[in-house]
Amino acid sequence: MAVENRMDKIVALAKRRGFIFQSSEIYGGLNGFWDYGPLGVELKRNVRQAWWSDMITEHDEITAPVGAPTSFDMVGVETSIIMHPQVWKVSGHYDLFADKLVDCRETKARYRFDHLRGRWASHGGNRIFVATDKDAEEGIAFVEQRALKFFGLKKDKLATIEFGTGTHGGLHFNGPPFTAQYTPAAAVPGLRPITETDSFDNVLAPEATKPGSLTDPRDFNLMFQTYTGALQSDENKAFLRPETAQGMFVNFKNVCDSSRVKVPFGVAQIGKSFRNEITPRNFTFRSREFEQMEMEFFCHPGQSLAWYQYWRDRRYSWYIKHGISKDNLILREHAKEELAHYSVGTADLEYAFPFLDVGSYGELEGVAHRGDFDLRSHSEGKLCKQDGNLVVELGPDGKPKYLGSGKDLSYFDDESRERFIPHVIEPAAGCDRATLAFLCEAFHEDKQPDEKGVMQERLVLKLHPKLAPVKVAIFPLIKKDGLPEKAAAIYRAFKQAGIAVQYDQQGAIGRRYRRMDEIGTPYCITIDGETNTADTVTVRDRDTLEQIRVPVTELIDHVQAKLKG
RNA sequence: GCGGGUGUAGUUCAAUGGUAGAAUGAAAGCUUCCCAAGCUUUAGGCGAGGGUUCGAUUCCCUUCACCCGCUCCA
Repeated sequence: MAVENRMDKIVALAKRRGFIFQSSEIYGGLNGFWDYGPLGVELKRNVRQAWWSDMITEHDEITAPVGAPTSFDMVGVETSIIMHPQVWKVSGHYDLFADKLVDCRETKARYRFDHLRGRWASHGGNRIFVATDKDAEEGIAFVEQRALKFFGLKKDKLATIEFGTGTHGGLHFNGPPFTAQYTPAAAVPGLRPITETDSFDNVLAPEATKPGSLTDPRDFNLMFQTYTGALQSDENKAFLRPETAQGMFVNFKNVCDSSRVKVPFGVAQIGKSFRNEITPRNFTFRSREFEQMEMEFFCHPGQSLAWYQYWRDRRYSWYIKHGISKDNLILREHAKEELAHYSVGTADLEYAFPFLDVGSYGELEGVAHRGDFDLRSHSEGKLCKQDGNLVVELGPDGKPKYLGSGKDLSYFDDESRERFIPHVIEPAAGCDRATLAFLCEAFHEDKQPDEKGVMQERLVLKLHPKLAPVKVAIFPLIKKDGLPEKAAAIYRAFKQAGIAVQYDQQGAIGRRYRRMDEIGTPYCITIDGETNTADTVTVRDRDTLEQIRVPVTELIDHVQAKLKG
């Protein structure tokens, strides 16, 4: 059976030509990890480079770019992958990523273990524990309704069901609680933690029709753990960062104090992050080790909405500028319910990856308005929302659950004589996802005539010249008449000019063109008989197949101009 | 994590309880003045582990990986 699927073809090409390999492939691979091969590493470096120069190198801090409220400063950092564990407690990742979860085999629902409670119910010799993840009154009503349904009774027969009450009603299992080793759910009047069951065999999960569908509670810590120092104890437990953003937040003061930036300004970083994803899937799209390109933009709260809109639109344009078709990229504003608790607005930039259904999109980048959540958290401690305001989250003892640094992370504006905590706009892009999107977008199959005029299938990567791993290929048309020597000299000249170039004299010329098409090389230069007489070469365009003659003396300037586009 | 499917050369595919084939790609040579041409030569494979068997790539079990669906994706 031939490969029909477009994504499979892209994966095969990526492997065949050395873009992307499975990690540790000779040992059978490792789920969620990928390696970039000789061409892939160049492609990805070019993606990074395109982002970094757009953000930092080519940024003009004197002039306001089109669409921007004002001019602004931009700087970069590179922060460590392992940070102080308190960073993750305060940021919320520790709590969010460390839950014990229970899966329902029947309904496929997943519950936070410490949210599951319920009551024992008995009728006609049948005894089950009816579980719910709802609170108090709502939970009790839910449990009663579920029990009626399970026993096949009408509403007026509720009294015929015997419910467990209090701590240890007659219905309660008296042996050691099955799940004693786990933190029980918080006590709720009238409902018992699920820990007080003998086993999950007689637990009726919410929405399930039969008891015993729940799995054992399992750790779902999405942060990779390690230890600092040789001693593996809880005190020196550390985490691989699940995002690069915190590196910018905790260095906010350092950057302010050392680099003369003034609000508004952005701090950018490219680096690896790690998430122990439950289901890595879809080639490199969801990996456990991945690279982020993130920028934290600090601005005055009063201007934050304008900056949010500016960055959202600018980041959209970046993808378009580098070859993503408008048909395949959407900018999706999150609905209010979807927003993280601290966010005023978030937009996703999503790409129509070939592995998704038509009309579905996968996230390339999130542009989030984060308010002052991050700087305040790292100053005051972990925050939570209460009556619409962010307040320090308290633990059971009434003290702050996780302490912040206590450092003042506010900003003093010398011009307006105003002190404030800047608001943050965060465009957070996935470098591997962008690389994959560019690869998918570039992938084309077309028909081109061979030397006999017969149409042949051609695979071509129509990569933007800036992203193409190889910019130019040099071919002597034949292996004699001094053509290889002339070609080698031109090859060396391109090397010296710092242009990624390849030399190939192997096989028929058509084959060499196709080889370059497959890896996305935009220009092929062929040295032929006329080079000897007129000192000109042909430059062949990957997309149009057109050839023009260019004098050797003007060759590098000609190509450089074309690469700039 | 659940259910289903698939693992044979770099890639795409065959066949087989008894020495694994092809196409294409790769390398070398000859030829060749512009889009996968021709000829010659070479290298290269049964995902891993265990079991059944005289003998396993083939049958069974486990495991790993990939694909599809669900779930998840702060």
